[in-house]
Amino acid sequence: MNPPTLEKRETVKTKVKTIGTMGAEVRVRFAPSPTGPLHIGGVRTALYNYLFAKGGGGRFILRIEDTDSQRFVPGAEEYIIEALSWCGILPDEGVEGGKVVESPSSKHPYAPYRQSLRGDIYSRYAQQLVEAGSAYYAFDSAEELEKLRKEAQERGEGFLYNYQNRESLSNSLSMPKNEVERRLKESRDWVIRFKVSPNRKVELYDLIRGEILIDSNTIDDKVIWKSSDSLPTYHLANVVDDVEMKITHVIRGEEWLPSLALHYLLYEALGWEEFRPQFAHLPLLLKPDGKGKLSKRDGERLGFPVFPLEWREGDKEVSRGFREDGYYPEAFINNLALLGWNPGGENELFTLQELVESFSIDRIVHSGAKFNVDKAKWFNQEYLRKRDIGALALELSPILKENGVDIELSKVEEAIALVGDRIAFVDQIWKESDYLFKAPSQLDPKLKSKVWNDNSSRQLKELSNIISQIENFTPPNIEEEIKNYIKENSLPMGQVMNTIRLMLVGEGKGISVAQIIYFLGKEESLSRLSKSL
RNA sequence: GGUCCGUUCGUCUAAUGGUUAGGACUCAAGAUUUUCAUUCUUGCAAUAGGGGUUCGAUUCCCCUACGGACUACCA
Repeated sequence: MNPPTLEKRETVKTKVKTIGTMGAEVRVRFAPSPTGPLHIGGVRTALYNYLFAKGGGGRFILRIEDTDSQRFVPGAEEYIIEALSWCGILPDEGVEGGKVVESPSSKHPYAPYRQSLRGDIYSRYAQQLVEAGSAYYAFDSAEELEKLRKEAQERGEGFLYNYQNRESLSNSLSMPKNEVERRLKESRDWVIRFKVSPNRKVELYDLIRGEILIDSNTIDDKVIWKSSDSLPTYHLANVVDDVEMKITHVIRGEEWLPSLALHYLLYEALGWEEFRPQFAHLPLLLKPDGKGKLSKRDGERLGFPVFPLEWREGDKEVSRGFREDGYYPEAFINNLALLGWNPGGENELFTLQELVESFSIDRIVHSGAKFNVDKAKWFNQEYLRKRDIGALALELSPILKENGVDIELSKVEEAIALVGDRIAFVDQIWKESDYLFKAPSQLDPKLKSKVWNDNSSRQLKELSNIISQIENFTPPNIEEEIKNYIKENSLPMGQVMNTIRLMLVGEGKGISVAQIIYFLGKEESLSRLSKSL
């Protein structure tokens, strides 16, 4: 069971492909913990798992890792499912009708997919490990351990519960049998620790990073099962479920890399080396400015969402979501996919299907990526431009309603066509086209002082006359008539045009004057022009 | 402190021993324009440092620096 010796990424790719075509179906899982909303790093992990599975004709499984009863947050599980669904990342297994599946069926053969419902399975294996001498009962109190950690820290060392001190701590290795039995019966305060054997060089293999060699003396005897809630910790639950659920590839965040050696040892102790999946540890998503990994607080601090959907904690705390901020899921996913992976060409725009087709683990980047909100906006702009005008009109309707505009859809579509390439988000359409639906309530004083003079009133009156008499009322004609007037009277073009704009728009923005007049129609245009008089 | 992972423009990245080190976002300038935008063109901008190996290193090796993760009866 030695890890393969592979130097080049090229070779790794071949290996991954081979496994996919050797008959064994690719099965990957995304295994979040329902302790709060999924953040974009988690979404990216789910996405990469999904892309890898779909690219190899495999299955993508959602498993809920709720073995920490203390940190469970109501609503988090539903949030995770809804967020993935918004992104178009639909699990093949583990969730049905928006709910995590709790009993086995042909489609969901390894149910339940919620770990808190699988307690018996883990305790059986935990027991097995103890009986085999690979694990032991430990009774040390939190206070005792805390004290030891503190002391170690004061000496400038780290505390490890391992071969060096396990004989002198309170556990089944150091106590007489009857004392152990008494304690097991009397309290719910004990745990099972994995017994790491000393002086071993554990050879790990990561699909992204290659070979890693770990000295077993640096690993500590992790708690794998706790009697307080009769549930395992991540390490055991993970290994057991990945094997039970026939997972072939574990694609997870880099924060797990330090415990990979422990996991290898666990597979070994359970006699499961041949079922051990392949591992790929993803680089982390980092804060856009300073240092460290992206966190919930960064979104608030920097003014952009870090969650796919809005999240409410009680009634007070609200965290923004990309969906609520007006991002399209396609744009969001596209952006995320390229944060830590890229297919090598110069194209940056990919549909989910195209991502599936081009994704490969060997092109995952090795270093962490800082999230950049400008780029995220750019992606959204690209997707908005590709969007059908009819769809945009529907998306804009609620905003129009909010602003008291009641107008037929065809007119809305016409307006969107005029301003469509100026915006990145639907709500910007309103900001860029409000003057097409509503007369300005006030005139920008800055523009006014720049363009308004003693002749302006007279000019507007004369222009109103001209406009009212245009028979072939089209933008080019309107423009020509206005320009003729300016020419005949030898007036400065910019000044006159901007005076008209001032009256129509109220400020120095917007599409061409002729286009505006055409869109508004004679009556409304003339009404706006006459307001100054 | 210890263990592990990483390091190419400000940011995301391409180039896996031979390129004027490429693209995208941002920014700047110019062109277009009646305004604001858009669009187009151009520009600014990087191989962390030091040693090797080699005819030749962004690329392979070592050291240093820096960054990150982990170091819970959390995942």
